[in-house]
Amino acid sequence: MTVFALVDCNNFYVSCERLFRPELEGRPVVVLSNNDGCIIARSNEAKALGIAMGAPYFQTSALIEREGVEVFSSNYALYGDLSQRVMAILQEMEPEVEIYSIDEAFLRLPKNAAANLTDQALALRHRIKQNVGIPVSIGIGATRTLAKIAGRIAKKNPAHGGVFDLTACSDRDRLLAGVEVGDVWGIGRRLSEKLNREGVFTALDLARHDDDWLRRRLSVTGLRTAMELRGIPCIGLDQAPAPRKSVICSRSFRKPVASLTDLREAVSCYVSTAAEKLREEGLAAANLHVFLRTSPHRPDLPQHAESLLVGLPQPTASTPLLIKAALRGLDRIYRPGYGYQKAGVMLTELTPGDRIQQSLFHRPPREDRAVMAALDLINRRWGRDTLHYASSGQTRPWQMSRERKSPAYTTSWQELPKVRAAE
DNA sequence: TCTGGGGTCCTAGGACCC
DNA sequence: TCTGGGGTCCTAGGACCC
Repeated sequence: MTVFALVDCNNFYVSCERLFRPELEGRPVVVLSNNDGCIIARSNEAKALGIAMGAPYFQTSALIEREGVEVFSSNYALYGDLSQRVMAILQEMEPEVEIYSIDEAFLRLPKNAAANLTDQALALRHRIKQNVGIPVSIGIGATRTLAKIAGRIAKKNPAHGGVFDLTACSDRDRLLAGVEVGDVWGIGRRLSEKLNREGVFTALDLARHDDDWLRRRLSVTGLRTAMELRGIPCIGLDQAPAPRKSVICSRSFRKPVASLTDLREAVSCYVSTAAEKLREEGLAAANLHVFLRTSPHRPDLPQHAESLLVGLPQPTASTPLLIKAALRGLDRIYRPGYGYQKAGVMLTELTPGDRIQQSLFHRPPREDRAVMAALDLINRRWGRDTLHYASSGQTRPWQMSRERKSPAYTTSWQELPKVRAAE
């Protein structure tokens, strides 16, 4: 028999920042989203001050100032690198690992009479803390959904030492009765409102509803969730994730952008990033969607949001071909007289780049793979954007702000932390 | 008055996750 | 003044096929 474990890095982005600023231990810290827009990670001390997840920074800045909360712009180079180090330890210690997100992984563990899963998890936790320095919580359950709940319990109650094993628990129903239905993995805000209206308030209420009702109201995904709560695994471990189906690159602008020239620069930039990711994974895209929108938070201003699908004559991962397609699309959806807040591109219909279906009717566009390979090599070696297409612009006044970003301590020679011995 | 059955594909919209 | 980004899955409805 096997069980699932969820390994979850505590307040991950904050923990990453603290690793190189240990004096921030015990102090309130938050990390902001791109463009310094929202709060997306909070230390326990910041949570205790009542700072909400996803709260707009500008609405919270008075409180943050008053309480002396330390603020960081997001630094994905740092978080990505530390994430890889945590995941590497898991993969080294455990045979069955699914990396679920930047700060979470599921494991499958054999459960037999001899195994003390709690001790095993505590050892894993200790090793991660020692070798990388990131604190994690580990929840163990018969299904992934139950492991998630166990992980919450491990995190919320320090008495457990960061590990909670729900399979060793005799009163599972009592625990499930203490979990709000909206805190169940797979039940979001909309569904929990709907369920509350139907008299379903806890994880236990959901688990006990009959299958027909669940299927009708919540579709198969909701039924699966309920079954998982009953201890019947419906979601396995996915160690080799399916190839991706899309690549998106979009950003909010520093301030509203009205000019087509600026939008064309921004879209060229986003296409370059997306195309690079495509090549990194050996893929090519047959479709490109380009979109732009004004700020939905400003209904007092004129609104315009539109997206357009541009089909490519044949799948490609060539930056210039994709830029051309995107700008053609952008020119069609752009309307003057609006202050746009965001634009982006999405690449879909992805196929392996070395097996491209040719078109019977179009001459294949000239596509210089060697140039793309050289471009990627140079940008990997000397930093992204060292070499870029002129259509992406030079000064980029629209580029997002990240005013409080910490150094890329672990991924840039120029930004290595400096250590001085006391005299 | 009475208008079939079975299937596929595509898209938009809604929901979720981190 | 200032509100993130990237991804997946499911369903309903329309268009089309024979």
